[in-house]
Amino acid sequence: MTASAARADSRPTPRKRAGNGAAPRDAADDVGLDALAGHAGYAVRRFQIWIFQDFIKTLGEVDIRPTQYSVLTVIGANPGLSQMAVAKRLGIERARLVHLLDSLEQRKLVKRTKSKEDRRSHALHLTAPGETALAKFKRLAAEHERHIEAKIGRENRAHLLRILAGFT
Amino acid sequence: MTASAARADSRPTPRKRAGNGAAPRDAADDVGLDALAGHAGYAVRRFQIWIFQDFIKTLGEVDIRPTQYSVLTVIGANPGLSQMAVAKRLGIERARLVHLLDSLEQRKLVKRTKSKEDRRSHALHLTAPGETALAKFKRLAAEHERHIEAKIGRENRAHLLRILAGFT
DNA sequence: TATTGTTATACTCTATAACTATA
DNA sequence: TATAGTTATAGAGTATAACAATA
Repeated sequence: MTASAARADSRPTPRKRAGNGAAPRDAADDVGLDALAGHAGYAVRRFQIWIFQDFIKTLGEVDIRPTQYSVLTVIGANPGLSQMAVAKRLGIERARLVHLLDSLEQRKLVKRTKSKEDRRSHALHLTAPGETALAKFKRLAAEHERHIEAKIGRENRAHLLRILAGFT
Repeated sequence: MTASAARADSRPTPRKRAGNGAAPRDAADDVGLDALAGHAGYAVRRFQIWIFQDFIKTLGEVDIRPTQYSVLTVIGANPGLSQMAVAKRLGIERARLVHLLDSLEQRKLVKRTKSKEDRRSHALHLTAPGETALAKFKRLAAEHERHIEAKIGRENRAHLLRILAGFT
């Protein structure tokens, strides 16, 4: 792909039967992406969908989804964090985090304790079973990460992490 | 970041006041990501969210969202395509594409015409105003792409496209 | 029987607004 | 007044299932 593929180009790239007002073209035809092929956002979105699907499948046996994993990991690494702090760090709406924590608390992985310093806020901690479970989740997540390496290559994955380090 | 950061590591990395059962830690503290920092999926997700927000903002004046743009671009480049073919090519559920096309058809950007070859399917085409509008959308999308270059660097963006070419 | 487009339902996620209890 | 947590609602987006028309 050339750099010019990323440019806006008002010329479409019609293919077979282009302009035939009545004939449908089915999936057996090769369907061109035109300008879309030059958009980083399109590739990133498709990649992200693939990653989430693999993560959900790989951690399916423990029923943990990407956002739940991120919340547990951050609480595990920063015991006593408030809900606002977790929400801000991970870019989750605080209203949504309430429901995420309700679910994790019902599963006895996390506990909310009233803060004595600021009685508006909750200090978040993993339970003992939560610590054990998170260790297993991390092993499965590492397995998922190896799937990514298998898909795009070890070097490319490492380079990707460097390129996107500013977004974490 | 070292390669080992991507490994599952059952040891959390507690920081200030770790283990203090009652003290909340607020956003002013530095909140560590632990294993999350080594997960490509986390960085890709945060990046993808940034990209979508910039795209929606940059194309806000024309009220076009990423999925709508992708549908218009593919129809423009492949006139006469069926709904199933568009859905498969872009990874959109066919049930969802129905609503997307309803909206684009109401805005007179796209038209559905009955196919004579297979009367179950619709052949999709841009209208004349749709062609004109898409040209403008592509100019704005190219501007959005320059925002990405400004954010991660020209070379990194190009490399990213090469790494993820298989997902388009 | 299978496929295309459609309708409908449910669940997830995002974005707000408003309420309460605290500060 | 402002903030933390909560509740509620609305709009996207995703995942299914079922149906009519057509193949």
